[in-house]
Amino acid sequence: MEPINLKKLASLLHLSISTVSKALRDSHEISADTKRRVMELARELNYEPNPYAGSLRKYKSKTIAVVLPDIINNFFIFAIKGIQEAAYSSGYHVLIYITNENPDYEKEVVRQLTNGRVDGLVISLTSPIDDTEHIKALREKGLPIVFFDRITKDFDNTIITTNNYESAYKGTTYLIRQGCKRIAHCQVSDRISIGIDRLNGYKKALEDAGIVPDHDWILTSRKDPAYDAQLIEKALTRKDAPDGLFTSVETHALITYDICRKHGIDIPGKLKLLSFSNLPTAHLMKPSLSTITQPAYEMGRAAVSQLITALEKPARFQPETIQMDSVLMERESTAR
Amino acid sequence: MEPINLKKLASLLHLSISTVSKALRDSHEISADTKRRVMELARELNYEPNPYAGSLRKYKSKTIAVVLPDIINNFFIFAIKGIQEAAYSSGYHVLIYITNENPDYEKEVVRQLTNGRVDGLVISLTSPIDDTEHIKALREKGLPIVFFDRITKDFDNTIITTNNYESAYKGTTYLIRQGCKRIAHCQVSDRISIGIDRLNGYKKALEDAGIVPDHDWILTSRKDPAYDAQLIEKALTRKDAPDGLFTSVETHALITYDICRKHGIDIPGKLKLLSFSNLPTAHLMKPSLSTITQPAYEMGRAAVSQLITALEKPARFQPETIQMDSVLMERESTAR
DNA sequence: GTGAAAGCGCTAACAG
DNA sequence: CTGTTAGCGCTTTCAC
Repeated sequence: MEPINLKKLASLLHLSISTVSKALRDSHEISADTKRRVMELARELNYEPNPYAGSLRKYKSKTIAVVLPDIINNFFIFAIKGIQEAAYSSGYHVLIYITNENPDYEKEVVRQLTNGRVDGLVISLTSPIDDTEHIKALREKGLPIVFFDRITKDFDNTIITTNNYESAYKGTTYLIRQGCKRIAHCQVSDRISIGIDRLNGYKKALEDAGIVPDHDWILTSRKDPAYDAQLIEKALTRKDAPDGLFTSVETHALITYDICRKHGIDIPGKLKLLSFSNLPTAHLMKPSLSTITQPAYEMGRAAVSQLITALEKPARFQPETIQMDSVLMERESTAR
Repeated sequence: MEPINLKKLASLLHLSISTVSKALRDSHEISADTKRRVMELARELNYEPNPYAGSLRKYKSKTIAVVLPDIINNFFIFAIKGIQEAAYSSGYHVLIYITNENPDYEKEVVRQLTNGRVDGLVISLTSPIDDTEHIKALREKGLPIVFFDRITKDFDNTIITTNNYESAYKGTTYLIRQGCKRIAHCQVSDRISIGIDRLNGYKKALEDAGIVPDHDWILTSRKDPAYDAQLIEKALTRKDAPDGLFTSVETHALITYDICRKHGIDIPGKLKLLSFSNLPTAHLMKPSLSTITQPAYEMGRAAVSQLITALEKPARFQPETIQMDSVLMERESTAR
C-alpha cells in the first residue's frame, strides 16, 4: 500500500538517496557490494521508479502520442499494432487518441500535448492541409512529429506515406482495362493529402485513357456514414450510373456492397468495385473485394523508428519522406 | 521553444507563482481582476500545465492504461473505441498496451504500472486465471482495476463481461437445431475465463441434447496462427469430421473459411460454422457468417465509466460484476 | 487578496 | 565511494 521509493530503499539500507539512485543505474561510482545490496532489495520490494519524477527532472517522459482519425478501419488498426510494438520494444509508452474525424477534437488533443506529456508525436491528420496552426504550435515547442499517411508538407518533418498518386493511377487504369467506361471515385476529403493525391491519380488515368470525367463521378465524403451512404446510393442508382467505383477507404466499399444488394446491382457485372483497404476478409467476401493495400504495419513501425531516432539521436537525424508502395490485389469485384 | 510555466506567467504578470496557480484554478481567494489578467495571458501564451509536476504532487496522473491481448480482433477494436471515448470525455488519457497473447509481456507491462504512471487499469487478461500474481501486486498498491471480458474472480474488483456460458449454450443448441450431429468447439484457451465458460456452455448444450461429445471435438488454440490452422484443418479433414464448428474468436472462423475452400468443404452444406465475432463484414462474406456478437463498444464505455467512478468517488464505489448480453445473428453459414 | 516556503520522487553537480 | 544539496513545475499550507 505504501509506495516504495528511493527514500524508503535508502532508509532500509542505511544509505543516502543519491547512492541508491546511482546504484540502481549501475553507476561506476558505486561499489559492487553496495550495488548488489541495493539491487536485491529493490527487486525484493518490487521497486519501480516513479516515471513522473524523472520526467520532471529530465524533460523526457518516454511516452509518445499517436493521434489517428479513426479506429474502425483496418489500415489504422495494423498501424497501431506496428506503432505499439516498435515503441514498446524501445521502452516507450503509447498514448492513443482517436479524433473520430473531428478536426476540433484533433486541435484540442494536440494543444494538450504542448507541455511535456509526450516526447514526440505520430499523427495522421484529421484537419485539412491548410489548417495546421495547432501543429505549428507544437512544432515551435520543438516536439518531434512524424506525419503518417494523412500528412502535410508545411513542416520540415518526417513523413511516412504511400504512393497514393501512383496507386490511384494504377487502380483506375486497371478498372479501365477491365472494361469500365464510367468510373466514379469516392474520396475521403478534398482537403486532406491522400484525398488530393488519389483524386489526381484517378483523373490523370482517365485523361491518359482519353476519358473525360463527368463532374458527377467524383463523390466527396463528409465522413458522416449516413450522408456518405446516401451520396453513394444516389450515384449508383441514377441514370447513367457508373460502371466502376473506386473508393478511398474500406468503409465506403462496404457501404457499396450494402447498396448494391439493396438495389440488385451486380458486382462485378453491373459495377466493378475497387477500394483502398486492409480488410483481412477481402478475399472471403461475396464477391471478393479487389483492393489496394497499404503496408500499414510496416508504416507504423517505420513511423516510430524515425521518431525514436529523432528523439535519441537528434544530431544524426535528418527529417525525410519515406514512401512505401501499396499493392493492387485483383479479385472478383473487378472481374471482367 | 522556451516552455511556458507558472514561473514565466508569474514573472510576466508581476505576481507570485502561487497566486497564478490559484487564479488558474479559479480559487475564491483571488480577486476577479487578477483572475482575468492571469487567464488572459495564459490563453494568449497557450499555457498548458505540465502534467507530471501535478502528478508528482497529487498522486494523480489522469491517465489510465488499457492492456489487451490482441488488436487484430474486432471485439477489442470496438472496445478500444468505447474506452478511448469514455476516458477522453472525462479528461483522462489512455495508454495502450497489446500483449500479443504473451503472458510474460503482460506481466512486464503490469509491473511497470506499479509506480504512479496510471491512476487505474482496464485489462483483458492474457494470463491464465491461475496465474495472476502480477495483478495481485498491483492490487496491493491500491490501484483500481477493471477486468474486461477475459477476467479473473480472484480479486474484489469490477468485472465487465458477457453471458459467455449462456451464449455458448444457445449457440450450440442452435447448431443442433440446424441439424448438426457432431459439433466441434474451438476454444481460445482452456485456462482463461471465456474459454472455460464457453466450453462449459457448449458441453451442457450437448448433454441436454443427449449428445455425448467426442474428445476430438474440442480444439484448443495455442494462440499461434500456424498451429491453430493445422489443428482445425486436421479436425475438418479426418474421417468422421464434424458437421458443425463453433469457434470462440473470429480469427478461427476466418481460418476455417480458408481451410474449407482449400478442401472443398461446403459451408453450410458439409459444415455449419458459428463464431463469436464482431466482424463488420460478417454479413458480406461468402457465405455470410453467423455470429455471436458481444456489445464491445458498450463494454468499453462501461469499463471506463466504472473505473472513473472508482477513482473519483471511491467512497460511493462498490465493485460489481456487470454482465451484458451477446446476440446470436443467424446467417448463411449455419443455414439448413 | 497575495506571497513565501515546503515538498512530491528523482537526478546531478559538487563535497568530502 | 558515499552523502549533501538544489531544483524540475506544481499545489498547498501558512503568513502577512
